[in-house]
Amino acid sequence: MASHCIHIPPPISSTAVSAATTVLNKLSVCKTLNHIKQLHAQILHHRLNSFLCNLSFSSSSINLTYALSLFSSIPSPPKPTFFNPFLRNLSHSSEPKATILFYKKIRHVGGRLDRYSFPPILKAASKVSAFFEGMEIHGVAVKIATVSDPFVETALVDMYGSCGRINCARKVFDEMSQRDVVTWNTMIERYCRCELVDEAFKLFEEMKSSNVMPDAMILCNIVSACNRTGNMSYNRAIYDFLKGNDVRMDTHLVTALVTLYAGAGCTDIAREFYMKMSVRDLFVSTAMVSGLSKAGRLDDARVIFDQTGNKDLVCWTTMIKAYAESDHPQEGLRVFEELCRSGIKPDDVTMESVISACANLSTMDRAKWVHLYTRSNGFESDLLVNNALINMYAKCGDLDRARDVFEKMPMRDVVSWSTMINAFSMHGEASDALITFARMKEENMEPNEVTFVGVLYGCSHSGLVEEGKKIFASMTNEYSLTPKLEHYGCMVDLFGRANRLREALEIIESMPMAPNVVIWGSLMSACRVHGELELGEVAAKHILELEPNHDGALVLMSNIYAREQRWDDVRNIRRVMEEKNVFKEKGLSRIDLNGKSHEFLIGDKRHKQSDEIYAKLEEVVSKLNLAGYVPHSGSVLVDVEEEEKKDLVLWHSEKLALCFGLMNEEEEEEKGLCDVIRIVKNLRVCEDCHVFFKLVSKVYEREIIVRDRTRFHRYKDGLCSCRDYW
DNA sequence: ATAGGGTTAG
Repeated sequence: MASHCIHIPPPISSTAVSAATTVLNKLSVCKTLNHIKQLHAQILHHRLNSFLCNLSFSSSSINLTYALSLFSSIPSPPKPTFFNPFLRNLSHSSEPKATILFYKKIRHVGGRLDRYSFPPILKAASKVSAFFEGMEIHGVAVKIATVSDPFVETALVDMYGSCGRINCARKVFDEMSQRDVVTWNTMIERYCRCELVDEAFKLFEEMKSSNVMPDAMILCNIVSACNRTGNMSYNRAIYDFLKGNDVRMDTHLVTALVTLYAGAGCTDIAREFYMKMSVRDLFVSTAMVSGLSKAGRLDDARVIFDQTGNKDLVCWTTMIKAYAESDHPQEGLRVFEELCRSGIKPDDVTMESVISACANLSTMDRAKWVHLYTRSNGFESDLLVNNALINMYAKCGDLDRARDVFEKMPMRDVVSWSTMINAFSMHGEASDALITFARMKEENMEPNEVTFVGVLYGCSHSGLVEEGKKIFASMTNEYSLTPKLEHYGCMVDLFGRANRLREALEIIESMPMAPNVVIWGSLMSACRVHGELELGEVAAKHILELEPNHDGALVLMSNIYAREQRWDDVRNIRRVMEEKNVFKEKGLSRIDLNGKSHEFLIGDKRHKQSDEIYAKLEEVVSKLNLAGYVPHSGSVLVDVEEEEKKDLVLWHSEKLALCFGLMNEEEEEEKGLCDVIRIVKNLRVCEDCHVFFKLVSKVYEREIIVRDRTRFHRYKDGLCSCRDYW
């Protein structure tokens, strides 16, 4: 409205002009100076009034200065009816703080405020969280005796709540003589905003008892608070309430409900609410897509997505993210291509999901492609994008590129640091992880819970027990963070891997929360590695109590027995697994060559170069035998003949992938493409393959990077980056 | 003749 450089007074309304004309006509009959002064005051009043009326939405600082000077020039301060609408407009403007300035000016010139003045002033104080000014205004309101007004009191509740003084808010609320739906909502909303969902729900119940009917907005506040905090304890009650009462729903409430129930896995209830909307709102549809994806119903989500017309960027990104985070990164990239064709420009959140898809795909070709894309589309300094790139390169096994992105970032946040630390940890570079952690401290970047997971993970995977213990203790001592389940998990892992099983068990026993399947799994895995059969069984039994069909527990139990050659027990477990239809996930290894992926299962003969691959395997084995390699059959679970076992071990999928990689090395070398051999495996690398890969890296002078289920192994000159500790 | 809640999807 107003120019930034030259101030043009706003147009005077026609009523104000005629009023001013009337006043001016009176000028000729003025006899005394006092008469003229009075007249002047009236003119100013009219000028101010028309000015304030026209100022509706404009509140530039120049206008405010002008309004304030007009105010000062009026001998007798104007009545509240003059400035109350202006206060309201100011409080709704982008400069709510100006309302308080204006309020101070009114007080300064001795202007009278009434009960209509306070709600806007308090709203402004609420918006800028001005606690001390809010208290002062409260005091003035008491003096002017307007506090028993429900409008003023509701505004006070809102103001105190917004300033984080929830108890002050509650005090005003409790002392109110009458409360309507807006009052209840204000208090409930304030509880929700500070994540006190239990308090909010208590009030919701109280409200019903006092015969005030909750409306859609109140429910929406509670439901979205449940969504934000992950509090599922009211899901049932909310559903029952909506079934038993006729609440007029709007798209806001339905969106929140769909998010709540689909996110909790109750997709039928989510669909029920979704179907209630006759008009398909983009928010509701997107919530449905997101919720179904989170509940693992990706195909259902896709159906909704395809049915949604006029999709916006958020909707597209939701679908891409869903695929990226599940096992379908390829499909995510296809949706991204479709998005690009639709002419909508992706933003940083979209790119974050696309990069995450590439990370899960783990092919360097794709990784380089998406990096190039972000660079040529103006994302080179973007925080979100760069953080995602660090993670992607780390997951693709290229720690150097991950580090390069990190070092070149113009700004880093706690996520950048945590991601980089975690990248080092994944690659077994615990010393780099610790150096980075120390550097973070030097640069005054405050670590969070996620940072500590990364650091502790690094310690546990490199056997730095004492260091890990110190860092774990520093969480509470130095950083006043409360260790969560994941941190205890890292500690169990740390002690377990280091064969300090008693201490691992002590951690579990001292945890303030119930250990979950992952914690027991970590202990059990350590027991298997260190041959602690008895404790392993204890851990496995705990797991099977929590998840009777837990394949990992059954497999690890059979592993424990296999190691002890207790084949009867192995067969028993196998039988249970077959009965319950639980099967161990099959080992699958992938290698990329010239932009094509090649996958191998154990003993796989499906590849068209299969014969060459097995011939290469024989050649490699004979060369390794000269270097002292003896197949280690302990990694085989079932009771088979010794000779057969050796074959099974030799046919592990990663060995086939490796031979395929070696076979094609000459061809690649000619083209100058000779790079490290990169293999991605879905399970952990077995002991035999680990020795095998180390020797190949030496005998064939090749660097090999294997990503397994939990970490990276970088084989070079006969050694592995994990230092045989994994 | 002026006043109080304003949320929902990546």
